Amino acid sequence: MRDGDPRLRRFADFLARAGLKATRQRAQIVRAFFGAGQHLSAEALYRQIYAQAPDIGLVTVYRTLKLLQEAGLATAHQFGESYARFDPSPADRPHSHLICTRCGKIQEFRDRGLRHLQQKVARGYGFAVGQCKLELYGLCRECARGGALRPALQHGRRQAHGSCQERRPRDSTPQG
Amino acid sequence: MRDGDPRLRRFADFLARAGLKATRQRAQIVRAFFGAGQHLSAEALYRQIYAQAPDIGLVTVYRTLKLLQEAGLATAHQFGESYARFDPSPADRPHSHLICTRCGKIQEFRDRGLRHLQQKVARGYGFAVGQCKLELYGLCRECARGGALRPALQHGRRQAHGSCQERRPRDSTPQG
DNA sequence: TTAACTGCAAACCCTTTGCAGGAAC
DNA sequence: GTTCCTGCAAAGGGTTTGCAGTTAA
Repeated sequence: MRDGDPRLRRFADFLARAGLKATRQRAQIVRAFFGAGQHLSAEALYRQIYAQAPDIGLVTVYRTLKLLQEAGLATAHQFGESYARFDPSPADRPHSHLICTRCGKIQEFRDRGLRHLQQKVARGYGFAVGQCKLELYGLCRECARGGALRPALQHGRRQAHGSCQERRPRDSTPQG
Repeated sequence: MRDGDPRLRRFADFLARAGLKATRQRAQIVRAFFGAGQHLSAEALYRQIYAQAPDIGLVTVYRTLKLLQEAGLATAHQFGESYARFDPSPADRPHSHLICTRCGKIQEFRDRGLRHLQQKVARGYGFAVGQCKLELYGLCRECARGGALRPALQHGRRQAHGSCQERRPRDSTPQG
C-alpha cells in the first residue's frame, strides 16, 4: 500500500473530528488492514500485525475495526462463516461479492442490474431500500476448472448462507 | 398450520430414511416451526414451544433445527443480527429477503432479474454460481409511511450487513 | 494535565457437546 | 433389547467490556 492511501487520511480526519486520538496502534492496524487488500477476519489481521508488532492486542484490533466501520472505511460480512470478515472498501463504493466455497477467494463485483432489481422490488413492495447485500457462493474460475491449486476452504462452525437458484452458467466466456 | 402440511411428511420421510426416530419433541418443534410462518430464531421458537411444552429444552430445538436444515426444510440466515433466524421455506423454493430495519418484518420475494444477473456474472467472471444470497435492508411499506405501528426492531450485538446502493425508490406503487 | 487509549482477563452470548437417564423401534 | 434421543450442565468460540496503567493532545 502506498503511504498516500486516501483511506489513511480519511481515517485520520474521522479520528480528529470525533475527538479521538491517533495512536501508534491504530496507525499500524489500519495500515495493515488496507495494505492486505483482502477480506480479513479480525484474527487474521491480528496475526499479520503480530509479526511486526507483537505488543498490539487482538482487542485493540477489534476496537480499531469498529472505528473503521464507523468511519465508513470497513464493512463487516459474515460470508457463511462463524466469524466476521472485514471489507476494506469504503462504504460509498457499494459492491457485491463472489465467494469461492472451495478456495475461499472473495471477489468483488458490480452490476447495474442490481440497481434495477432494487427499484423494481421497491415499487412492488413499497419497500424503501437502504442497504443491499448480494453474495454469490460457488466456484471461482480456477476452482471451476477442476484445479485444486489452492487448499480447500476451512469452513467455520456456522454455515448460514441463504438459499437461491441452484444453477450453473451455460458458458464461462468473459464479457466484463 | 393445517396438519396435512407436506413439510411434516417430508420431515417424517427424512427421519425414517436416515434411521432416526420420530419423537414427541421433534413433532412439536417442527409443528411450531412451520406453524409460526415466520423467520424465528431458535430462542423465539423455544419460547413459543415452552408455552405448551415446557419440558422441551432449547438444546433440542437447536438439534431439531439442524435436522430440518439437513432435510432441506429450513435455512439459517444471519440478517445482520448476532443470532440465526430460520427460514421455514423448503430449500427447493429459493427466494430473497426484504428486512425492515425498523419493525423487523421479513418478507420473501422472487425476481427473475436475479437469475439473469447471476448468469451475467457467471459469464463475466467464470464463476460457477451455487447459492445466492440477496438481502435488502430498509423500511417496509408501513414503516416507510412513517407509521410506527410495530415496535422498533431490537438489534443484536453484531450488526454485520454488507454495503450497497444507498438509494430510495422514486415511487412506491405496486407492480408485482 | 486530562481525556482517551491499551492490554489483560473476564464476561457475554449464541451454539454445540458430553453424559447419564429415557424413549422409540 | 438396542439404538437413538433428551435435558442438563458445561464447554466452545468469536466478540465485547471492566479496569488500572499509559499515552496523545
